[in-house]
Amino acid sequence: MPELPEVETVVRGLRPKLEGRRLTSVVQRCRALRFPLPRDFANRLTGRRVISIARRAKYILVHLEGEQVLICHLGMSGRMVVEQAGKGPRRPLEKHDHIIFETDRGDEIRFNDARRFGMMDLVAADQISAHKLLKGLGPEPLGNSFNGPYLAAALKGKRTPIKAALLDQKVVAGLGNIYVCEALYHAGCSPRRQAFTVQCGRAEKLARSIRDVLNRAIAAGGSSLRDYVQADGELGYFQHDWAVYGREGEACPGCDCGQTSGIRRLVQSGRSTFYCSARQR
DNA sequence: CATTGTTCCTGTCGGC
DNA sequence: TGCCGACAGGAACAAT
Repeated sequence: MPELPEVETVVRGLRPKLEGRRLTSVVQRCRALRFPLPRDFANRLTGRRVISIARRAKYILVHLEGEQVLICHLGMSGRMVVEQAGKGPRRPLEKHDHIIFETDRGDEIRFNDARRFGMMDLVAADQISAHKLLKGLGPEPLGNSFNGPYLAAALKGKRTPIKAALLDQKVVAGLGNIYVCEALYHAGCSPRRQAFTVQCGRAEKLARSIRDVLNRAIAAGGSSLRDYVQADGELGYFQHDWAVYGREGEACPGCDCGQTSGIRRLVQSGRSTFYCSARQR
């Protein structure tokens, strides 16, 4: 499912297709995604030029002329499928192609989301920071303000496992289940450890692991998991670099504990956690 | 207030 | 082969 690196990959893929382009047609084919789409959604987008595309946490922010911003979240099965102009006949629309954008270059971008956990909203630019979905978000893990001291302060007093704390978008914005598992593994930090005990050196190491794993995933073009497709139709490759996620029963790649324990799975607040008990303390 | 549990949705997969 | 239940998961919301 799209976490920060996948969303970043989608944003980078969409930029050359959308930035500077006018939306000549927008078609809405369902009433609601995760939430009902705003009234007049397609009409309010049609004819507008795209100024720029940015990412905040797992949200895609499409800045449009007229001081409007299209906020998109891919949920867990959302994809942006590009049908390029001049590449022969377009494929027929699929069942879960919910929103269809067409540009003045003739490209078509289809938002497809089988599970409809995705969401879209259209708001005035000056309301972005106050938007319900965005206002509570913590810092960007790849931004300047995210570091060991920040993380230690954010975790101080948190009586919850570190796994759950890192999934909390108020602590740090953009991590999901996969990259939390991976970052904890690389930091040698047990997913069960109480968050408030991650201080000083541990927090430093964890912050660095989070940044490293995200940067590596972005460099690999995001991870592909079943229904995730990169914006340009190519698949990301980072899933091959997962150390622990989805690898229950396999040997731990980073230490020689493989024979005795290997990678285990446990369920924390309803989510699978993959970890190596020998390496993560 | 802090934290945990539930819910939304549908495709996929394992077991019988 | 076909059916059925379990599972996947982001984030809002409800419950504790």
